[in-house]
Amino acid sequence: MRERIATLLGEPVEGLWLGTFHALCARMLRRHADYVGLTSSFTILDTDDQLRLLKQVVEPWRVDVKRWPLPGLLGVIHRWKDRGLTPERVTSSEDTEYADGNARAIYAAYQTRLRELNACDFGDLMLHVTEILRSRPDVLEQYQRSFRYILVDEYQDTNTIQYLWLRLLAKRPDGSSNICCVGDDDQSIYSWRGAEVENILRFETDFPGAKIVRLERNYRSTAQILGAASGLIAHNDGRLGKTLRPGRDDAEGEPVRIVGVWDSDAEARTVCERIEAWRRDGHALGEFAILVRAGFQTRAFEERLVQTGIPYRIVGGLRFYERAEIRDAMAYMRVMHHPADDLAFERIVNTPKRGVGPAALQKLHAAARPARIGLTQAARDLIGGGAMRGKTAENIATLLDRLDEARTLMEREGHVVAVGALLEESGYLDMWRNDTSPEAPGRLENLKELVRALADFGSLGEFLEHVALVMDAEGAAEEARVSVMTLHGAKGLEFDTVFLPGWEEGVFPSQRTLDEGGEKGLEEERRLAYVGVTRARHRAIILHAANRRIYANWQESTPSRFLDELPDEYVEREGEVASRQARRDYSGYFSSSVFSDGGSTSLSPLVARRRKLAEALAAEMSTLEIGSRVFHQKFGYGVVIDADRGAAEVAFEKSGSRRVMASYLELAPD
DNA sequence: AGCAACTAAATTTTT
DNA sequence: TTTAGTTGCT
Repeated sequence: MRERIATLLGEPVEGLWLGTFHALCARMLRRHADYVGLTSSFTILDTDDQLRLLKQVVEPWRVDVKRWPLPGLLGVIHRWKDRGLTPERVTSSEDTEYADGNARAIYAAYQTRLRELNACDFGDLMLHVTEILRSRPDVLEQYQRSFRYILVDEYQDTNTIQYLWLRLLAKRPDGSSNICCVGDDDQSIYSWRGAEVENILRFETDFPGAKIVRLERNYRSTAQILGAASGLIAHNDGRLGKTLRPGRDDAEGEPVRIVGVWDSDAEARTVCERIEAWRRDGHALGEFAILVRAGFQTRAFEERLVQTGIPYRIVGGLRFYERAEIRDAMAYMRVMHHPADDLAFERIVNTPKRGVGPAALQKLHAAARPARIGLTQAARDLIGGGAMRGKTAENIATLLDRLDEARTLMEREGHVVAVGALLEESGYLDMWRNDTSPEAPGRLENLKELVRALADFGSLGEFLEHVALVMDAEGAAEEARVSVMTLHGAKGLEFDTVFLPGWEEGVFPSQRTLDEGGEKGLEEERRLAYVGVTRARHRAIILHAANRRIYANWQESTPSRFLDELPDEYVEREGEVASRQARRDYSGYFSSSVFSDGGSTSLSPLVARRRKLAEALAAEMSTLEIGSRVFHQKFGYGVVIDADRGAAEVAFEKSGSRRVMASYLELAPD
């Protein structure tokens, strides 16, 4: 973005603050952290850390987590934060049933713990800074003076706290303001994150004298695509309303295609076949995107793309920084950077195994809590004072030494070398080298990649900040690859040809949104559909499958209602007959019990019981012979050395001999 | 403390 | 189908 602006201006951009709300707030909060009881080196916790922390906090309330799952509670807290509510500001009428009405108290305790850890979650970045701007007129004035112009993109996606923050900064005491917001109410797709479309509607009253400019010309898409998208979105009530006109008078373009297929595999196959065909005609792969409603849908496409040998990139799928090995390595770096990062310390202290179990951790906590010191410090004290001894103490001491060494090394050799050394010397890399599972080599590769990425940053601190805010590892950007991503991820992007699979009731619109959000939810899904279709410059191909596998079993699915809402004149339908035909041809293919009652997913209890029995019998009868080659989910291939009724001694190729349950083994071909 | 076996639950969407 | 969390054995 910075580069694009520089190009447009014809000169380098200096001094401009450019970033997401969260990134800008992080920058501000580092400057003024002390006003809210933090230091400038505070850590930004990701969802995983937040949950682990909440789990600890919630302990005294003895919350029934079966009934009130913690992620839900975290959601409640986040929604309060999105609305600018600190624990004190949550009125009793705002309090929910959640956690037996203790949510507000737990929220307060959670905030206290965060402060003790010198940490923030995402919501805090906005919340703390807004609190500072509210309570410190001097700080506010300083920013008001330095930001003479403010420009906000995707304004329809701002939530209450972001709105408050903006208004504080944009509205000067003399009443003047200089703010420019760009947005489209039809593209509001983040209400679940607290976004308020009303912010757009209120804009004129909030900033009197602001000029409204309507952009109704779309320079991206063909007339046919715009016609289809407009017809679809017209089904929503309560829009600001606009008529999109094509910005180009070139060819009308092709109609939006709707393709019906048999199942999700056929869907992936069809998409890949068409991409291949276009590719042969000389189209670059970067022109294509596959946009799905939810992350799980990417899998079928990924498999097929790999098979076909089409280069692709999955944007925001299983994200790089969310993988276990990367998170472990990051935790090592965090402790190195900031020894008092207790959550990170907890993660690494027993990874690799150092004989530090729950009991030892308990001991550390017991020492750290009353003394108000970090776990690392507590460990030093306990070991130094002889209160902790034996193998466990020795191992922890070694770990602490390695961390110290890494810090010294960083001074001399820089952060890249230091981190590499820490991962090596702590035994973390060896842990994966000794791992016999098939994923281990890939994980080592990822770790290498991570250390390589470190070099792009000036310091360890910069790197950690970057990762905390954008959980994605951006690979080489504009390569010739097909993009696979969620509809949410595609907002603001455009492609020549867009594939929109999975337009089926329950998938898109998503059942969950419908259940939770009712009519409002449906409208948001429809806006998401609108966003999807309008990502296309020339061609949009929508697909729907007649059958989809959900968890274990196949489920018949109905074409999405959105398909009927697309105006006929801009749409061409194909394959619906084919899929009906296929259904007849295959009707005996799946066990009849699944489909017999018109698409219900559950097997009848009788059938289920019979199936269980059959499985049990099969297990009993399959006597494993000594010498037969077997496969185990976890240990891989091996040969049976000894066997009795339920269990067998197996010599595994990679992990030696073990005694395992026979039912976990399957016969492998020699 | 560590591992294997069992169980229950799960798929939105993201800064 | 897969995985996270719990139990029970060594």
